[in-house]
Amino acid sequence: MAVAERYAVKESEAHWQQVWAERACFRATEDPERPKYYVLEMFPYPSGRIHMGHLRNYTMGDLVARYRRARGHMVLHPMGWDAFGLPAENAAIQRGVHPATWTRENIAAMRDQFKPMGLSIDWTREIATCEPEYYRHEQKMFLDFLKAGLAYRTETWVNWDPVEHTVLANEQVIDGKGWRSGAPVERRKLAQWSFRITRYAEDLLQAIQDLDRWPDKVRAMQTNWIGRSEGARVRWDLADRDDALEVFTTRPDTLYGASFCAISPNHPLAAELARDNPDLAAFIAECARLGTSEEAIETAEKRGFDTGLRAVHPLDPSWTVPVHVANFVLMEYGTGAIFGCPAHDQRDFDFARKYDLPILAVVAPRDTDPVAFAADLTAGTEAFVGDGVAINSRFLDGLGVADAKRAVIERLESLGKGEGTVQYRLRDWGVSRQRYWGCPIPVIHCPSCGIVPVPEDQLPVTLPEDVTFDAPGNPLDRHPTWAHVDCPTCGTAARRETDTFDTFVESSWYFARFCAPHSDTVAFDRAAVDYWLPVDQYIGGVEHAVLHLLYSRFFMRALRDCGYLAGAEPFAGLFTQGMVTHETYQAADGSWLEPAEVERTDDGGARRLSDGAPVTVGRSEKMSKSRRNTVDPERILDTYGADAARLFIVSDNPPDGDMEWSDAGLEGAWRYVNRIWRLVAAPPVPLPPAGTPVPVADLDAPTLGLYRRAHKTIAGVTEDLERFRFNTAVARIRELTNALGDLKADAPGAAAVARFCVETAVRLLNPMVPHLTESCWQALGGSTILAESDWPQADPAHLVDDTVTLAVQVNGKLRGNVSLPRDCPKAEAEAAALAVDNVRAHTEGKTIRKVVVVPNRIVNIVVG
RNA sequence: GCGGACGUGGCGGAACUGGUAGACGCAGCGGACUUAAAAUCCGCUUCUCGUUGAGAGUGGGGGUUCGAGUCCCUCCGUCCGCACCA
Repeated sequence: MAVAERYAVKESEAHWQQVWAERACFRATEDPERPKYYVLEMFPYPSGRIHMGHLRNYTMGDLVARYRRARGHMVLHPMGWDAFGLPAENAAIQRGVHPATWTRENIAAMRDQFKPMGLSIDWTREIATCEPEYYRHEQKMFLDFLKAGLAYRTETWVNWDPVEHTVLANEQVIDGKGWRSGAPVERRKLAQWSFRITRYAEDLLQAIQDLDRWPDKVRAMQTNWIGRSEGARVRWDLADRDDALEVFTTRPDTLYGASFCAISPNHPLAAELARDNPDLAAFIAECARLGTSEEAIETAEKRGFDTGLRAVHPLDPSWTVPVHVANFVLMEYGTGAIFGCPAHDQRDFDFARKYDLPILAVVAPRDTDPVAFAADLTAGTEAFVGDGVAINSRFLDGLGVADAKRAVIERLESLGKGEGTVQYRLRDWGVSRQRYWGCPIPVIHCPSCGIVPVPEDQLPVTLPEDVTFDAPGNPLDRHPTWAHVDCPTCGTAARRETDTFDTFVESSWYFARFCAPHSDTVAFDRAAVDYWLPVDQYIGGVEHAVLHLLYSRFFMRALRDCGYLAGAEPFAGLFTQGMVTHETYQAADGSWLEPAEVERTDDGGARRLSDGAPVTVGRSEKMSKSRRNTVDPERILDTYGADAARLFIVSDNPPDGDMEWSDAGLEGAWRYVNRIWRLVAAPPVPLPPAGTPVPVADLDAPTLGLYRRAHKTIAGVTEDLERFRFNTAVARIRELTNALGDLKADAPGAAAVARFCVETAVRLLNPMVPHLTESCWQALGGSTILAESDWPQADPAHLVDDTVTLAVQVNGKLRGNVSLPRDCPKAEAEAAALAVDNVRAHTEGKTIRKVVVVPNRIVNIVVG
């Protein structure tokens, strides 16, 4: 092969990356006259190594960014580092390296690994959340939240990891155990800083409806997480006591079916009663031991302890029910107390069976005999939770469930015994972490003034560098001087808050900071933020569907209400990409082998490269260190170059699904990269100079067909990219280049058409394989570079053909084809269809009952 | 249990609002080029029977329709999220 025909990947990719950098092609600038487009991938944690998930994530984002730039948008596509967090402290403990050093070195290493991908990122906007220039603004926000009542300190039950010596977020507790330590998590009551996310519960919920460019799946998950339920709070006076029990219910219509009340083992009343009742205290202790792991809940039976107290029915003072402490009542939801209506709630039913409590049906399905229904239900094992009409319910009898709810609430309100209310599952966000490597919470605890915010002119509160990790717990707590300060208000000796923020706080506003990352006086330059926000396309893993995305939505609202910015929704469009998976390999002794250690054999098996020992091929799973089925992106980029990797990533399967990484697939992409280059360097037809017009009128039918195919490809690819269908976009371009093989070189205008097709393919492929296509474009004699060029335009006149092929069916079965002028009259199509030989064979001797003609598509002849 | 997504060749996957199922790629088979190999190019590749052709076919069953992968009912199965949420 001639030298000119071989594509020099390394030289090409390095060259174009340098050209783009020199020309500052990807520097984001604001131009109010032009449409903007903000593309953002979820920023990475600087672990020090990029992985395949990064490669996939940033390839997709880059594709979108390059496409939008070509479409004439002012594009913002920045990169930063989610740089606080536990791994840095673990590295400090294990290897004695300071978290700051470890993090900064990792950032440098990962930046070096990202650069060869050829991403169209504005690197001048790079931020790292661990730097004081970044987190100082977060501290100011916190002070403003404090003033606005959006941040507060309270004693809450937390998940405490006894090994890590810190609080864990709910998502860090897996099956009741710490996600890193594996130690059973303890429930502890601690004074914690919390953000009042519940203030926006209704707004966060309602606004989900307008997030029409978010996946339905994520919208559903957020909706469920917020967990709105309408119902009533009902007060049950306690007999022989001065106080009352407040319960929450979604079924106030079943109040006349109540047979007990139950309170959580963590309910204050339970604690009070337990003081004089050792048996109850023992019961409560046992409930706590049972824990909250999934299988514990699954298998635990309903258990209760009768307190001996009686609660007075709110609608009938002569009616009392027993009050139990029950293991299935959660303190965290509602009021921590319920009334039990066994007939219409399965849990209450099970409980009533066990403790022999009455089961009285108060709702019956319409059109059933209430007496018989009630008898069946009482005798059976299942509660009735469906819709119906009230029975055995005095003034409610005959009302439907919805009407009965309204009527009861009205009665309760008039009696002062309760009121209609809305309950949310969502809880406030506890943000305190007993950790060093996080943003310091800027408050001071003063023995005489209490909690005193750090004055704004003293921000930022920076982390001390001289810390030790030789003992468990928070190094800030042990630091000899850092925490000891004078109270800003009264001047007496006081102590800094030593907790730091949950790292989800930094990621809740970084997207806004990217709009003007270097403004040091304010967190957000209003003009820049108003121009760029919201993010038009956010891309990341679905694992953040609830927490990060919900926290960010909360933060935008809180920042808006504190006067920082105007919008409420951070991400107008969201795309959740799937995981990267790979086959797993196990040696005979069960140990896992890396893909690089294994070779596939022709019979479909595999063997170890080192000694030829047989290897068991397991199913494809998410790449993980434990199964050793990871592939190192750095090596891929080094061997095949960025373009082949990028092409494989976007062409293999739909981007929202899991992608199976395979060497064969990558090599297929690599072959295509080289094929495209050959198309330019050694075209099937000598190409005329750039700008040679296509002599459309002179083209014969096949050549015109190819020319039109190129226009259709432009239209199709454009549509596919708009809809995130990268795989079909690539397939269309491959079809075009395949079709080029059928071009007759000596046909009139063939060379000009060939040039048009090659140019089109190159331009359409640019967002996927930017380096290769720049080289191609240059070789084709392009006067610009593609990174600064416009997206091709399809000519609508060439999107339709003059001649169309119609399928001909007889009784719905395909029997032939006919070629006809586009939009020809139905009668003509019918006649042509009936004339097809094979059609005649199937209609001969039969009566034609009906002929269906769908113009330009199909003719169906119905015979009988 | 609740909510969501989904089920198409050996594999990943195409198929616009019902209109020629299997685009494109991977793997496989055959051929060309080559002393040979690699690379490249061309052809075949859902299954069954076969010469043209025919029959079957989108998880199973049923329905609507001239026509169903697509719509409806029902059953089976897979994946994801939440879960004693009152």
